[in-house]
Amino acid sequence: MTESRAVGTKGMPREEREAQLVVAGTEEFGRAGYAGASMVEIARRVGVTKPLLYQYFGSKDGLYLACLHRAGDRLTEGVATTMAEGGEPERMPLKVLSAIFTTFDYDRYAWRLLRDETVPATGDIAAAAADYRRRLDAFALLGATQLMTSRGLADPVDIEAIAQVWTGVVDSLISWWIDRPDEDAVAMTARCSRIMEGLFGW
Amino acid sequence: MTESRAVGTKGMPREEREAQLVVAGTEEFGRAGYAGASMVEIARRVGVTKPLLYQYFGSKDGLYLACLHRAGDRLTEGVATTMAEGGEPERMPLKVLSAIFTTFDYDRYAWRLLRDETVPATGDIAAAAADYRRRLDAFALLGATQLMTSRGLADPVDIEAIAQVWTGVVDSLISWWIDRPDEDAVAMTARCSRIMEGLFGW
DNA sequence: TGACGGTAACTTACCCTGGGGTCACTTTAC
DNA sequence: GTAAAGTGACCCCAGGGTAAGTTACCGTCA
Repeated sequence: MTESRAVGTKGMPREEREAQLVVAGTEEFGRAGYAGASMVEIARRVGVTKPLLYQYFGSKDGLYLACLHRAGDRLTEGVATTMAEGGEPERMPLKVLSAIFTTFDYDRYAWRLLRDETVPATGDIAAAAADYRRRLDAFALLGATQLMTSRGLADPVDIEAIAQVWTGVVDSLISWWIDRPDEDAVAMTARCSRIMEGLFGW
Repeated sequence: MTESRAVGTKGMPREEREAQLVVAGTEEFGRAGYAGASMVEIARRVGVTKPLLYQYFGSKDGLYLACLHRAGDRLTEGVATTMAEGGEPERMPLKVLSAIFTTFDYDRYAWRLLRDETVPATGDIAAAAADYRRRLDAFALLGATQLMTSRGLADPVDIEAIAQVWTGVVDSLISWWIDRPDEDAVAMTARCSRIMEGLFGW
């Protein structure tokens, strides 16, 4: 009989349930930060209880790491591909933005996991997040260097600052985007293109 | 006698101690976020214990509000003054940055309190922070409107996006600055000026 | 000027809730 | 019948918050 009993299996394979939990975890961690997110809330979103979450991911850190790796791998991969294509320095920012928007159109909170400052300062999470950030910063640094060099500027500290500001720009664009679910990746890219053209002539 | 006993008054007037605690609180809240910050740690920084903190500020929210108001009032005041002076749209960003850097040269974490996403979603803190953000956003919106208008662009949604990106830029500049305590407000302003000139010709 | 009382500045030791984490158990699919 | 999917009920501790007590400063009065 299919009476809705609370206890017992619901017939969903582990792999699928895990994917659901990673999606829910990404949203919750992205929204509230590692410190502010609650495991029971993440389980509740999926219609499941905490022990199952722990059975599958071991710990809060385990779940966070799963979310982080999914987001980080997709992101670094997308950016690496775009950067490898090359092009004029002034066109790279828009191309990278387009790649990010496309990659995370249905997963907008993912970006925030890499930049969450509420994770414990030491441990696996901090190390993994720092590693992803390091890789992305390297791309940002490369892009900033190409851009500055093309204008005859070369102060390395300025370039560092620009690279960091760039990640902040991506950050705020994504925050803005999160609040406007109707705007898809294509529209978002077009908007950025229009703005860069208008403000900088890029 | 002045033997160092643990218990009993240390002779510091309430006003002075409160100021110390607000400074320590601002740093700790700014660093770890509302959710991640610990009251006992804030008290410990000042060489005092938790109950005193509670006697003076009532609750974690009370302390946070005190820190937030100090930061928010100084910030909105400084920006309002700068914006009131007026000038070419392209020069305003640098002028505002200069005001912010000068105001917070010895208090670099303060800015983050206004943008902390780990505060409870409802209640006094959320309301106060939202109010400060609203006021700052209004200035950003005004500046963005002037800038876009001077270039013949007027899409209001684009302008909103630019305003939000602007706050993100300030955010990341301050984060970068926090990691470089040797760079003072003047040097920071000069750096931003150089970069804007180089990248955008502003 | 010294004793003294009142109050402000502090602490120790405690309570209590929320949330991470676990154990033993139940049910359904195959 | 067995293994996988899933739960209720529990432990434990960090951290917010409090009660009650201790000490030093300071004004006042003889």
